[in-house]
Amino acid sequence: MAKVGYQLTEGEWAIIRAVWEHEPCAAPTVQEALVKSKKWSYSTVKTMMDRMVTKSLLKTERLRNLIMYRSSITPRQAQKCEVMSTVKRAFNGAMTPMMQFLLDGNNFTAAELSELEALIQKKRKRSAEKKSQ
Amino acid sequence: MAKVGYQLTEGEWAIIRAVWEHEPCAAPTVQEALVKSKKWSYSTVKTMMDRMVTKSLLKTERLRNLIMYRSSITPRQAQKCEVMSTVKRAFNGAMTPMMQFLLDGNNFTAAELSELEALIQKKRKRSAEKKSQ
DNA sequence: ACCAGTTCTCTACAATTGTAGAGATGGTGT
DNA sequence: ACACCATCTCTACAATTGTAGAGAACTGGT
Repeated sequence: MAKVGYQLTEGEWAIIRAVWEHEPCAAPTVQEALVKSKKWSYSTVKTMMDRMVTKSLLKTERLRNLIMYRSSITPRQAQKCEVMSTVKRAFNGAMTPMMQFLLDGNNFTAAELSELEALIQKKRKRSAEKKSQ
Repeated sequence: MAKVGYQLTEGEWAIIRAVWEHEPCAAPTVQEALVKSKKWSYSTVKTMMDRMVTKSLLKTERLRNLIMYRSSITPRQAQKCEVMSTVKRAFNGAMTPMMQFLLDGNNFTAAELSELEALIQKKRKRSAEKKSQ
C-alpha cells in the first residue's frame, strides 16, 4: 500500500536505486553498493531502509537471521511521482509548458531530437487510431 | 548569491510563487494571497519568508516601518533547479529518457503534440544552422 | 560449549521544515 | 498625549531527515 504521490528524498532515492539493482538483498549489500557515492555507515543505511519499510517503500522478509529487502514500488512509479511533483510545483501542473521548457533549455543532439520526433509521431498515430475506433 | 542547484521545498514554492506575482510586496500581502490554498497564519508565512531571505531566495528592503520583499531568483531559475534535480534523481541525469517518459505516460492532445513537434523542428533547424556556421 | 564474525536493534542527536503564539513597536487619528 | 491597528520580532515545538555508535544476537567452525 505504498501511497501514491509520495516524493522520495535524496537519500531514499539513493537507497531504492541500489535495492532495485540488487533485490532481493540484505542491508549490508546495499551499504556496500552505496559506499562509493555516499559514504554512509552501515547504521545509517539500515536506519533509512527501516524507515522506508515503515513508509511502505520497501518490504522485508526474514530468511533465518537475515532480513531481505525488496522494493515495494517500481522505478516507473517512483519516476512518475517525482515528475508529477515537479510539474505541479514548478509548472502549475501543466505538462506542455514543462516539455517546452525542457526542449528549450537543453542541448539535445540531432539524434536525440529525431528520436523524440519519432516518439511524438507514434503517439499521434496512436491517438488518431483511438479516435477512429 | 542565491546558490544554484538549491531545490525549493513545497512551502517555499508556494511562497515564492506568491512573491513573483506581487513583488515588491510585504509579508501580509503574501499571507493573504495564500490564505485560500494554504491556511497559514501570518507568523507562519513571515517565518518562512525570513528563512528564505537567509537562504537568498528572497531579499528585503525597508520602507519606513514596512519590509518589502522581492524574489532573488527568477521563475526560470527555480524551474531549472527543480527539473535538474528530478532528472538527476529519477533518470540518472539523462534528459532524453525523461522526455520519453513524459511523452509516454501522459495524454497530450493532438494540438499539444503538434506544438511539441513544431518546437522540435525549430530546435533542429537552429542546431543545423549552428553547425554550418 | 565457546569464540569470532556478521548482522541486527536501540538509542540519540543536529539540522531543516512546517507551524504558530505572545508580546514589542511604530504610525495615526483625535 | 493616548489608544488603536498593522506589522514585526522572538521564541518554541513537533515531525522528518541525515547521521551513527554501542551493544545484543545469531551462526558456523573448533
